[in-house]
Amino acid sequence: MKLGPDISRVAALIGDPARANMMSALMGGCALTAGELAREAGVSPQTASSHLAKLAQGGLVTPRRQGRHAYYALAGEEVAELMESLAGLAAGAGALRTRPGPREPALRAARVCYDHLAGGLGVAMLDSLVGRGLVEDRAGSLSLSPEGAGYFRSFGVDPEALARGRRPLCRACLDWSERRNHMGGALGKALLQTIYDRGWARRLDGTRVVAFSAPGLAAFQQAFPGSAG
Amino acid sequence: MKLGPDISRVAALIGDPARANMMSALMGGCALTAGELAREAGVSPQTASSHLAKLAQGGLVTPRRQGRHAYYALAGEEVAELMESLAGLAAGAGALRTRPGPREPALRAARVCYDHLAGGLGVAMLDSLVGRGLVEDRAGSLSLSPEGAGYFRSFGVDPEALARGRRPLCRACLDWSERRNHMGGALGKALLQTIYDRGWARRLDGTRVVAFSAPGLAAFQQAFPGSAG
DNA sequence: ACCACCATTCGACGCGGATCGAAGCATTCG
DNA sequence: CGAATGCTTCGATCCGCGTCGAATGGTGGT
Repeated sequence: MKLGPDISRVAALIGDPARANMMSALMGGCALTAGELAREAGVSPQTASSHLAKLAQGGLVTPRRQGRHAYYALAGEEVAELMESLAGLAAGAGALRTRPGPREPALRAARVCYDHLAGGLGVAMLDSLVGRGLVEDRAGSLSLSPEGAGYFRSFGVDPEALARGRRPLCRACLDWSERRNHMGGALGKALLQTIYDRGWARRLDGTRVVAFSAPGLAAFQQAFPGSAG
Repeated sequence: MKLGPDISRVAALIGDPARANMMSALMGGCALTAGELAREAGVSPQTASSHLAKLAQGGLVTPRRQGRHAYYALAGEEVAELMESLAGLAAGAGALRTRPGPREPALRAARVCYDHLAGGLGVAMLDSLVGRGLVEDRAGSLSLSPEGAGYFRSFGVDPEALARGRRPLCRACLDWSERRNHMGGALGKALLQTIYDRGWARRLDGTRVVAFSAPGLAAFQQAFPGSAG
């Protein structure tokens, strides 16, 4: 099979542990400097620079110079989805880290997946929306129900405006820790933003952990009641 | 970011050219023997055996012994989707093969993507279905419309029966040659099967090319008329 | 029972690439 | 203008792993 695009180039880019760690760090959604990524990956700045150049040339990250800093971010949502798919397959293959870190439980509970909510609370939110008929899950492909449009508007999100964008409104994203779907897409991003705006939760600096306050968690569970609530 | 599953292991598996070629060959959907995969990848049988053992241990392929042959197949649909995502990113990054082979045009026109139709005719089919309101494309997430259920039943496919399965009914799959969506999932598989059954097209041995006969192509274009038809 | 064929294991070779030290450039601040 | 900081380039080193030759195990055919 010498036809088609060269898959192995892209895969080999993510195949190096240092580069994979950088990409995972960028899954937080915001751009990071080359130095930060070097520390994140546990390599020297020179090595990191070499890696980042390759990732940029491969179209996986986009560089942006700002003064004497070089910021790098994921090239797009497709790259983030690819990373999440890889994580799902890796988790399924039992390739979990041998030594789960101390923040692992918090990460499983609620984390950010590029720009939307993932982890236990992420799938619980989607479960609640589907259970109440606000989002339709037709065998894995998500769509907004007519009732859902009104609900989200009252929640402070305008689905019509989001749907006008070029980005898919809602998209099923396989959660590597829960092995079930959570919601991505423009709507998923807007919902996480609302959670931040209302002060229910905040990002822990330097991690992908989304930390809910006690009243924030209560409000979340009331807003998205489910079988577990 | 030392948390979460080890992404790099899985990516590194596909990162080797020989292994990537084997995986691409398996994207044809049917299981192949170790020897066939060795020829496909252009390596010796010993090397192929080593690669296949690693792929199997990584959960990307599943081995099956039959007599003195060892058959290997993709481990599941998720693996196939991951491969297609990689191909899409690779094509976007301009990582197309330097020397497009002689069968490349045929492959771009119509090929099999794991078990459903891809290529120019694949996206044309989805375009036609969406244009006639039989399938709804809500910003990238596909779902069957009420009218579509009746249509497919008259076409010889039972959507209700398919929906009872565990597999998603229809799923948008980014086409690497067209850079647009075609339809996968259980419905996509059933439609391709129908195309085979009606004698409109057949698989070329040893390739992913779906070759339409002249009358078959005419029937296809009549069944799925679009803006181009 | 013997041979043919296919797949796998073992061992050795060699290449590619990840890594870091040192130097070079650009930018910002005093 | 000089010093400090952050990123990148160059050169050298070294480890990992892909590769194949030879040998072993297992199955099917004669």
